[in-house]
Amino acid sequence: MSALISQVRVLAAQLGAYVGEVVTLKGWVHNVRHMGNLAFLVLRDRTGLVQCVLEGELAGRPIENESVVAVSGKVVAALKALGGVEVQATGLEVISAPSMPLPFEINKKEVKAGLESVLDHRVLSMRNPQIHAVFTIQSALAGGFREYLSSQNFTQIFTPKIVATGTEGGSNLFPIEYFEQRAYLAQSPQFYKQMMVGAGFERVFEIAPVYRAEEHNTSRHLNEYLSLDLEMGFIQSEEDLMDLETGLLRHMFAKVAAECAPELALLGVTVPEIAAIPRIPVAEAQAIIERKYGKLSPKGDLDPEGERLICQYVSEGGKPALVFMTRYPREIRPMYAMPAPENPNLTASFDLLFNGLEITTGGQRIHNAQMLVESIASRGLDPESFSTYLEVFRLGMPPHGGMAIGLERLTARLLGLSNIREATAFPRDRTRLTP
RNA sequence: GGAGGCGUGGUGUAGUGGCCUAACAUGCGGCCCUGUCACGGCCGAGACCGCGGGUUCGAAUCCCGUCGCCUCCGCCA
Repeated sequence: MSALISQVRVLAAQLGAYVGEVVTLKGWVHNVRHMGNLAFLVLRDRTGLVQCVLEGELAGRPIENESVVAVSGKVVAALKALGGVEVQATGLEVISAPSMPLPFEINKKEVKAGLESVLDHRVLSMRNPQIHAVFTIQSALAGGFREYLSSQNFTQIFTPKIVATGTEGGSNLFPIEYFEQRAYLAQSPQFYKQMMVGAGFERVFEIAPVYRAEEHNTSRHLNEYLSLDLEMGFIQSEEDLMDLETGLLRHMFAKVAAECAPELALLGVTVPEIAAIPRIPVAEAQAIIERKYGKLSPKGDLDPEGERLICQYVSEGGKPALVFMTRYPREIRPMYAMPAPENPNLTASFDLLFNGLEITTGGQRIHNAQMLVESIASRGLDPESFSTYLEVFRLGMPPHGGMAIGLERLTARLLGLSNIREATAFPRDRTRLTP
């Protein structure tokens, strides 16, 4: 084939270091502006956009948008071009041209297509720099999670997604055929991360998908989502977990701010700096919501409007809001939730709300085997069916607790996306199984 | 699972009983253009208005059904 393809590739963002040199760029054709015997081709690679100047015969060549091309030429400083440099093309090769019409334009600042089209043609829509930025930032968030927890001596674990039973009841499980047995997709790594704590790792985390068979159809639910899970042994109380999450989110946000400045600028987002996150017992939050906004809440909990209102309450002048809700009643928390020391009807658990949406549930867990058996039984469940889980508590288990952060929800709230699907590369919802 | 809303060229919208032989923007095709960067100019193709039925002299527009999508609620991360 051509000489162009074999040449060493230089990326768009590196061009500043090559002024005066001849380089080869490879990427997608973002846009071409024809001016007769002169044309400007904007090439896009994973690092960004760069303008290539085509003259004479090259300018006359038909080139479709989104073709994969190699362009070689001399790098010149050009104050008028984006990035301050452009490439004076001397060679152009189309490596792969699209063989179908593009369903919508992605070379505009904003993609003007409905969510359904955007998701139907995900490979195309994610090429748009603004949409692309969402996933670059999401990657940094996950990276920050791993980085911070590793710095705190957490071990990354990997637990099965095909399981025999659910963690908190069976109604929202996806059943699957496992040879001659009935199995389910894991709705949470809850039992396994506790078992890994008990296996002597003390501090563990996992980044993995979880599956919920809920037939909900909302802008904040997925049937498969990424759970940022952690579990920590030898805690004093759930306060240790909220302290940990505060430091964790501070690090994750700082990493995004430091590493994703161009992406944030593209989305017009400023990452909030996290100082202290207020901790409000649910009952108190309900009272505040009633007093300040005249709204009643469901028993022992907040509804979505209440979550938005309490965030509004703690937000100073419309700034991004983070708030822990604590002391949830026992009857609305799972059987493994540790009762609050001062009131056995409440739990040592918490949720974290971010800009009006629940992004974390966590808490201290029951570590005493007998207490756990009683808790299971008190909910009308059969302790026998939890025997493999219960074994870890019979072999010596430290006080412990943990939490789970919904990655897509965190991403969506941070970036102000209105639908969680926008923060999901290939979402699985009530009806969508493809792409 | 429940409630509400929407469905018009490839895409995004306007049109809410006759002026619709369906408009605008963008994209697409052709021609012109050597400094554009939302490039510009001229020309052209492209939708029987989701689907089925009904009301009416007349339906994109009103009614019923159906399918799809969106939003909200329950529930959750």
